[in-house]
Amino acid sequence: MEGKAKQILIADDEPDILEILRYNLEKEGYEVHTAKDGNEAIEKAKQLYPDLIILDIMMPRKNGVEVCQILRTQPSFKDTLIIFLTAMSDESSQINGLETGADDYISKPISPKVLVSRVNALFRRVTSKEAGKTLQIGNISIDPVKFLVSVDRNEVILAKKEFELIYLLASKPGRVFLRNEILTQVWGNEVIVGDRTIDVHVRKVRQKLGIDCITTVKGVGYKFEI
Amino acid sequence: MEGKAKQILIADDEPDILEILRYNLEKEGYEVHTAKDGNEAIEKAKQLYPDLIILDIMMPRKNGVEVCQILRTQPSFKDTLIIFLTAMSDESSQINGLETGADDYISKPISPKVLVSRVNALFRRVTSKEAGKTLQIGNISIDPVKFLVSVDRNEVILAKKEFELIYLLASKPGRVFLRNEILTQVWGNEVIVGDRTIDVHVRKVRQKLGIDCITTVKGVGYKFEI
DNA sequence: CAGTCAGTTAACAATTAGATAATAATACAA
DNA sequence: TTGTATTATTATCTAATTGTTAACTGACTG
Repeated sequence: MEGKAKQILIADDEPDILEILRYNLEKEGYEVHTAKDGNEAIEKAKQLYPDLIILDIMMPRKNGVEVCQILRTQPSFKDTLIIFLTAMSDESSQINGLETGADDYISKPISPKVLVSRVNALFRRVTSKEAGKTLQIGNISIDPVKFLVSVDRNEVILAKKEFELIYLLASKPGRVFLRNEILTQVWGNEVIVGDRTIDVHVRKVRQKLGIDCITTVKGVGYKFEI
Repeated sequence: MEGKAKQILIADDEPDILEILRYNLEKEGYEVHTAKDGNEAIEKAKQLYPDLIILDIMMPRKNGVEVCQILRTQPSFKDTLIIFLTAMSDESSQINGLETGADDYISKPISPKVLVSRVNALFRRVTSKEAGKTLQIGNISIDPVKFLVSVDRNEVILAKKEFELIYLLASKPGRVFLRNEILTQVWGNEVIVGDRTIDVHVRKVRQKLGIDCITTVKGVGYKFEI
């Protein structure tokens, strides 16, 4: 159905909290990873690139706000969701949190229900935003709403499949998409097409765009790369 | 589907049980091998290096616990998943089993549903932690998502087999991989290739990376080491 | 000093993707 | 609906890369 389970990284120094969160989020189908202090959180974040990071404000070895600030300086974490967890429910810390770049804020004591629904809501908000978002990578912009690709402001007209292909690849620049993956994402699960079909489409896109932004990884697949 | 099917080795002296397990696990997409006693289990394990071994406790020619202990003494099987299968559902044997180094424990009579979900859960637990994460060892980083190896920030382009080889070795730095093991992990256990094939690939990787991070252990295998 | 084992190299075989053209499917306008 | 243009797929051939083998070499071991 819809891809893989979302990855959530939780950082808190209290093992009990960690376990409660893990239990409730795994029950919802999320994949949960944990860290027990700020430094570990940063380390694991860089390994996993989770979809959501839940940070306790009060933690040893870098508090939540610091972790958030550090991560946000890196472009890879610009769009990662971050939720703060805190015992302080006063206004000031809340504002502080959001200004630091967090996307939401949950105060302790945590109600599992609240937690889960906030997390779900956040993902809903983003994925609906994400789908149909104009991608901008270097001098290439890909607008799925207008169905338009531009290279250096010059509009290029692509056919449907060509567009879907480049949009998929460009949605995660650098990441290699296996031929199989491309097939199921662009062509659909049931459809069976010949081996050369992908190549031909890749070729057309390359030709039309004029620049080489699709890299072949022999025996594996293709990736978008400027 | 992604990558190769997980290999499961089942050892039980009752052919009926063997067949029930095989049927249900193959339906789930696993590749199933069987053994009918302890010695055969050990033998096949060393041939196949399966991802999971399901051992009946009560077996002729070495029982499950013995097999587990023997395998666990070898570094190659340190991280192999092992599930015990037993008719004794009493606490003591359960604890005993887990202390011997098993990862889970299923008691007879076996419900296919329980079996499958336990097996799936076990794999989820491990692969989610393990799979697809960027390895960072010293100045070398190996990113299987981008299919990219960097040495001191310089990207090195490796062919598929070369990449799989270095990724395997680097997944457990310092640990020696037997030639046999490398063959089954990288080439798959049906494929038969000549003796020099591994060497040639090792050589290419060494050459391309420029630094010497693959150490030869004569008469045994190779290990990743900076 | 023979025997084993891995390193090296080059040749070859096999796999894989690029190119191109032809055909099929689809969309769309008259 | 029919005809035309566009898009999608397939087939075939070719180029390139990747993988494997074989033969030789050198190092180390007992």
